[in-house]
Amino acid sequence: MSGPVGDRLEAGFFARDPRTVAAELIGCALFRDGVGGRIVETEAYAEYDPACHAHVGRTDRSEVLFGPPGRAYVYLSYGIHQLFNVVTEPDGTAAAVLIRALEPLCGLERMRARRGPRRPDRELCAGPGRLTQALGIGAATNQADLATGVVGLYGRAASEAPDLEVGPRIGITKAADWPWRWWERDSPWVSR
DNA sequence: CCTGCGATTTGCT
DNA sequence: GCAAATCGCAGGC
Repeated sequence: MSGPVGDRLEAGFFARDPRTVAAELIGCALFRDGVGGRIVETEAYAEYDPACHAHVGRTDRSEVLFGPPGRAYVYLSYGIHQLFNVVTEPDGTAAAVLIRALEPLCGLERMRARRGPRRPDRELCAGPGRLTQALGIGAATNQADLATGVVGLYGRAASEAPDLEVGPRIGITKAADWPWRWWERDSPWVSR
C-alpha cells in the first residue's frame, strides 16, 4: 500500500470482538463514492450489552447484527439522524462498531454542500449523525457488504500507530459506564 | 463561553 | 405509548 489509505478491509478483519475492531479502526478510513476521511472515534456494542439493539434478540431491525461480519448496520436515531455501524463477530453472534467521527480527507466540497455552507469544517464529520450526512449515507446502505459496495473501509499504513484514548460511551442510558469508546488523543475532529 | 429544549420517526412493550 | 447510540438553535452569562 501507499499513501495514507491502505487496503480495503474485508470480513476477516471484522470477525472479531467489537472492542478489538473499534480500537483498530482508529486511523483507518471510511469512504462513500470518493468522499470520506480518517476514523478518529468509535464505540463498541455487543450482544450481551444492554445498550446494544441486539440485546432484545432477533427482530427485523437487529437481524443484520446477527449476520456475517463486514456488513453495514444503519439506523434512524431520534427520528432524524442516520447512524452508521459495522457488524463484527462471526455469523450468528451479534455485535457492531459505531463510527462516531472522521477527519475529513476527500470530497470536502461535497461534504460542505450536504452539511450547509456556514458550517465550520471542524463540524463536518464530528458526530455519528453528522458524518453520515456529510457522506450521504442513509437507509439504502443498511445491510450493504462493506468489502464490495459503494461504502467501504480501508486500513491504515503499518507505520501509523494512533495515540489511543478510551472512555465511556456517549448518549446512552444503559451500561453508560462501560469504557467502550475509543478516540485519537488530541484530535480536533472528534465529537463534543 | 455554556445550558436547555424541541425536532421527528421508528421499534418494541 | 414512550424512549431513543443526536443535533442545532435560542438565550443567558
